[in-house]
Amino acid sequence: MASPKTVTTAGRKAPLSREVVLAKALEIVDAEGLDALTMRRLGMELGRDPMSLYRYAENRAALLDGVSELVLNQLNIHPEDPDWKEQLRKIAHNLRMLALRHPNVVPLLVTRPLSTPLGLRPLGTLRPLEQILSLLVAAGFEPADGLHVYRAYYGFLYGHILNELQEYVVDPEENEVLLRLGLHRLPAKEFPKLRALAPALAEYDGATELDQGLTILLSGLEAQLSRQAARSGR
Amino acid sequence: MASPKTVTTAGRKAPLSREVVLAKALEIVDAEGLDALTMRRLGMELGRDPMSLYRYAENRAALLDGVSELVLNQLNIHPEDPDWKEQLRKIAHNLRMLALRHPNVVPLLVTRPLSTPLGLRPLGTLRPLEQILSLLVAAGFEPADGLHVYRAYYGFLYGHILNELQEYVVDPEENEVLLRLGLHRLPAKEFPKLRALAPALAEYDGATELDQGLTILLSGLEAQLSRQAARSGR
DNA sequence: ACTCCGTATCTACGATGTAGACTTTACTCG
DNA sequence: CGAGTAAAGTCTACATCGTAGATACGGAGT
Repeated sequence: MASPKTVTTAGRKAPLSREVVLAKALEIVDAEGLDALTMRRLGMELGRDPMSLYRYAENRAALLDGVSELVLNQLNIHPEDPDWKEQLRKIAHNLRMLALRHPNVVPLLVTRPLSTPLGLRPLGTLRPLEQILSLLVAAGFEPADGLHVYRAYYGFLYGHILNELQEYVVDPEENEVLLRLGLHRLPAKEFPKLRALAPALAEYDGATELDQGLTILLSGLEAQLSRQAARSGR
Repeated sequence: MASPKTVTTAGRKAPLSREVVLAKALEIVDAEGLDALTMRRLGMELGRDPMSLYRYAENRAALLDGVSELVLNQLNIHPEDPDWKEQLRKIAHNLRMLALRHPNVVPLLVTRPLSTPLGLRPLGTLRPLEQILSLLVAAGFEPADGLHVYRAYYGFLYGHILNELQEYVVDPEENEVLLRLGLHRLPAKEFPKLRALAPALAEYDGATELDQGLTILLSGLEAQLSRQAARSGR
């Protein structure tokens, strides 16, 4: 397992690998946003010619997919958890935390699949779907019902994350709420309600908001499905 | 109202305006996607120098914001509807239809707000928020509660739309389900559940799925809030 | 007739993704 | 030990993009 590659004197030319490349890419995106991640920049950061990157990602789009994958791989799911609702809750909070830790990656997570058909996506991004299906089937759902639950759940979860990130703050230093959110720019006659809500907007507690939504949704789904199951046989 | 500008012989130099520019931009995006919308292309399409566009949008980002706005303006909301749940349902279906009609714009709707603080967004994109808040307050909610309802509702709605668009089909001509979704590429051992669900995935009925989710969410929200109201006085 | 100003155009620059030819490196086999 | 090979890395070059800045145009007001 010890790689005798790092020979040339003092790690002068450490060997580079897909993992290293993607990790550095994520680092750049986290620090400076998606636009900062150019091939030239990434090459420089790694001390290599930009063109060398094409050994590890077919093109820039593939590189971005790799970054998505890298983040989603940090989400771990336990498909054997007997308490499916609790497991879904944990997954939701974990994903939320991931999103908060890598906000600049979220547009990728949300946007890339829109231009890539299901079957052609990076496997890492499909794994959560497969695992959640497993979880639900193990919990006794018909596969097709599991799919419906998954959709409602994952849709809500992504929606929440987008919502929460969207409300993020302009200038945390500013202590006048209206200003902190930039709301002072809005014409007061057209947006009375929004402006009045400045304080409420400022103290958004994403975790509990997510949790309450999940409670509603999950128990609702459970009820709906047991009703269906009772009606159609068994 | 009759503009005497269209003088030079036969509409040779029709006057150009923000509306015309944005409409053509949307047309390009709808037909060929976001990447096809370059300043040069849009200029060409309008028979004008690309640089003239900068009179009507400060830069490309602002142009994209304009396109978002143009689409969202087509969503009309009736804040005085006495039946708030029914109104929210209508809005949801309208937005869904808009998204299906302009799928290439959806990434904009979802992504641009992430990099623009609330107060600095194009007013057109904030109007739905204001109007839905109005609707909820008119229906008897405390403003702060209305905000919570809005968040859960809009989050779910956006999530659903993303979900639905993501599942769209590779090649509708192909009549083998596995192939139509590109699922044949997935390793069978790692993704058994997903592959088995190919038929179910293929006959996704977005409208009813959205509707069922809304039913659950809205009645859940209503229940939760009336409980809260009862507890905290009156 | 002359100025002025909103509008449109022209030219030019720096940055980006990436194709294609070339060079370097590390390792294998006779 | 030396020739050969395949992979990894580099160099050069190009088309395309957003847009800054200078310039031209054309009708309204004096």
